[in-house]
Amino acid sequence: MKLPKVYEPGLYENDIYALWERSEAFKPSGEGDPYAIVMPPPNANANLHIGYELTAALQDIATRYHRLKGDNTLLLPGADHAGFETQSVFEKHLAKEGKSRFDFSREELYNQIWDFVALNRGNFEKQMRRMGVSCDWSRFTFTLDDRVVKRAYKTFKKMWDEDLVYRGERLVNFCTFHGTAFADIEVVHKEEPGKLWYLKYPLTDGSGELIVATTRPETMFGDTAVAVHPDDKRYAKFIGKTVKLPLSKREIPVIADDFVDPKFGTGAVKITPAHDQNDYEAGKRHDLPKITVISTDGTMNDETPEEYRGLTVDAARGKVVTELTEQGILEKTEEHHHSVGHCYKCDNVIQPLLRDQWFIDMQPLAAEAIKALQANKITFYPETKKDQLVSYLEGLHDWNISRQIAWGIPIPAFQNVDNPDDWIYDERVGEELITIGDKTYHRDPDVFDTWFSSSSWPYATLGFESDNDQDFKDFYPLGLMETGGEILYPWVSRMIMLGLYITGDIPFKEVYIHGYVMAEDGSKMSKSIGNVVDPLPVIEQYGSDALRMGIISGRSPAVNRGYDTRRVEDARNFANKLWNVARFIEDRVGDVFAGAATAEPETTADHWVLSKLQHTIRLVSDHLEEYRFSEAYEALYHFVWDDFADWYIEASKSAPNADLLGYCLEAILKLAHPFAPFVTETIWQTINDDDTSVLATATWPKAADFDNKKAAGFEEIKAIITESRFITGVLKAQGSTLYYTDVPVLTENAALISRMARLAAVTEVKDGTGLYLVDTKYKCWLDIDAATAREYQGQLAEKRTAQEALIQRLETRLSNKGYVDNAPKKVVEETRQQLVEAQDQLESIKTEYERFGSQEA
RNA sequence: GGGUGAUUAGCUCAGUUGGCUAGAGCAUCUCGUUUACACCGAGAGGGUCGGGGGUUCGAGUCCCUCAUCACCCACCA
Repeated sequence: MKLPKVYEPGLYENDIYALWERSEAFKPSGEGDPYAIVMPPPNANANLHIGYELTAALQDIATRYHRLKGDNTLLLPGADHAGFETQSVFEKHLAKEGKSRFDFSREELYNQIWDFVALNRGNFEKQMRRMGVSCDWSRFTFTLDDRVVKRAYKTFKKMWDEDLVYRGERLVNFCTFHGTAFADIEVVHKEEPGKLWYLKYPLTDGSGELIVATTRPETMFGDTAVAVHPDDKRYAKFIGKTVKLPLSKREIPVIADDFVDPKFGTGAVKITPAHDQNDYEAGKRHDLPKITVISTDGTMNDETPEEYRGLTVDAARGKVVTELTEQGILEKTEEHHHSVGHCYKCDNVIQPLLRDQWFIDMQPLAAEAIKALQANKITFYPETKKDQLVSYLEGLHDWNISRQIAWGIPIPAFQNVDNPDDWIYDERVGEELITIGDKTYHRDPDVFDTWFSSSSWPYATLGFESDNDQDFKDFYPLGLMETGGEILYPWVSRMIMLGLYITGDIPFKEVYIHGYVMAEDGSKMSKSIGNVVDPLPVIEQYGSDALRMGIISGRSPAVNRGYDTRRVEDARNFANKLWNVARFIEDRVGDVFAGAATAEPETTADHWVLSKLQHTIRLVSDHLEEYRFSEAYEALYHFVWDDFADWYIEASKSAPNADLLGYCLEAILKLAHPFAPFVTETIWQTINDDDTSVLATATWPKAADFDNKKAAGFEEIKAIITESRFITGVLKAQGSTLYYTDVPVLTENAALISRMARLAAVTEVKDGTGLYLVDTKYKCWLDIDAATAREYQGQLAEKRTAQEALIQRLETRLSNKGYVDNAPKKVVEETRQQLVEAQDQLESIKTEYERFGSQEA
């Protein structure tokens, strides 16, 4: 097959992916150890962004490497219903049509979103194919698939039976725009300028007043106490008395609680148990009533005076301040920076509101997870993430899993219509009312937090406790969980906790946390700024392999870095290099040879290239075993480009070893396949007439035998060529002749040296004349006349100075008794050896320098 | 308020447990169309490793301190 000069990925990529699917290359088939990755499922409803390319690339490189190694390898794909995310997208869609979620029942909304997702779905599957992800599509799992839902119910039931899940009225983080509660971890805290208002609360008995400081005066309608520190002498006499709450007629007690910081504000704080977490806790301790004054839509409710009802929180605040000012109750106002919780989606201020919700008692789960982590049962890349996770788990609060949205898995719980405290577990969530005996129960209208069901992802996808649990037996615990740092807490931690709780084993053995792909200038990518990079046009322009290699190159785990077009270009060039290496070799060897080529080194260069290949195989393997993707890529890149293309191919033009060229090409294609799956497979198909042979399921290369001494001999030849190139370059003396004394290896490689150094001839002599080479241990001269060579003296002088400095350093080191006595013997020996070599070389340089010096005289 | 990470060439970053003259890619400069590739080849220049102190025979690497930046966590009214 005649290959075109330039690799054009667009001509081959789709066919290659189809070939892989046709040949079922991505089904687990290895006989080695199991190695499975379950992909963090992308949102079924969204297009994949450039960050997903990084995830996909890292997982796919690991997967393809293990598959080639012969492991029983599985990359399992999926998609996320992304409950709240998707519903808010759908609500925007409704808003465009002038509708809102309130126009529909929960069932109607659910069905509409289902259709909406079905319509927009499928895009990401195409995109993942374009990215070359080698996942087994037959195992594709959607987070609303029956087995996932069933799994969530089983987990909930187990927790229900074991009293890990409870229903209770708690202060929850509520978004009044979206009308749902969130878990603590979903709230975004922002440091903001605000105000601290000082309000006078008069004592009921007229004995004076207390001044309280608050950032939220509008909640004063819900105040049920004023608290001071028990040791605060200023207020000791007030404790036990009552104050009259301004703007309402209620009297509230003054209590003592040591959570109060006497140094903050006035040291007296109003207590609003229904709208502040601290106050809620204090209220519990002192058995205070909880008065809710803000409703779920974010307006003041009927507990407030008539003129406030229906006002938004902000408006109410303004009105309260105005009124208090008029009544002389506002003592003063201060600027005050504080942290305020926001909805991560709409940025509205989160209101702490009292709600009945389902909570999971996290203590026992976290304790087990901490134990497993501290026993190092899971390896983290980078390892600092482990400690971060442990300290997160140590401070974990109970988890609110109720969400007031339609798009999700309904909670299988029903409430007795006659007895609000009577809740039962039942999976008949399709029905709103059920009857058991003479009791009627009403379904909980809420759905699970998406993270609750996806915490079971590692074993739910493998069919744990289902009719077909072979995958679970084969692949659990998973090999690797590869994901971004933003879901270390909300997802990775919970998978570990629930994995241990449900299966008794860790869900995965390794966790790799990648950094984010930032915009080219290093800032965050965001749709509103418009600096988002779409992966597909990049793939169109440069090829899928180029984007893959470009995006992983130079990246370390958990380090954010900007997207860099130059790296992608460079990777595109590398793909083209592979292509042209193949073109050259196919030209020499013929089309069909895969598997037939054997490694029988003949020339010095042959031995050398095999030594380099062996080294590279080991390097790439070692790096990939430890997930050093960028380093592995770099090792491959340098071998292919610098060693193989620039030296070996050039050398082979003088003495081609067709078999060995073919052998090396095969090895290179295999080594490069995880990084550049498309171009390597495309080439592979051109060197195989057997169309059942697929590179994706080939075997990782093994090193061939070679002679170390001969391999080292080629390093001398390289040195001679490099120095000759340098000298002839500086002196513009191309076409010189190289003389050398009796050295067989130079005789063998004379043609090669002549060609690569662009010399007229390489001739053996008894005694040479001209410019003596100093970088090789062999005796070689370039036949450059004295006058021209004198120009080279400057270069020699620099070289001599550098060499003398080096020798100075080495001698100082060796004359240091501390060094010789303390450093490892091996290191000292190396230094001695180095000194000897440096001195020899200095002698050569000196002799050469002085020779031209004397000729000059 | 706590915690973590970062600071190395013009740019983006490597540098594994302290040990050869600190590396890579891109960018820059010079030369070159030699029959795989100009998405190419040959060569060159460029860093007192953020500042200061310490440990050590030896520090980019370990310790202390200062500075700057980034991120995460946290219920200061």
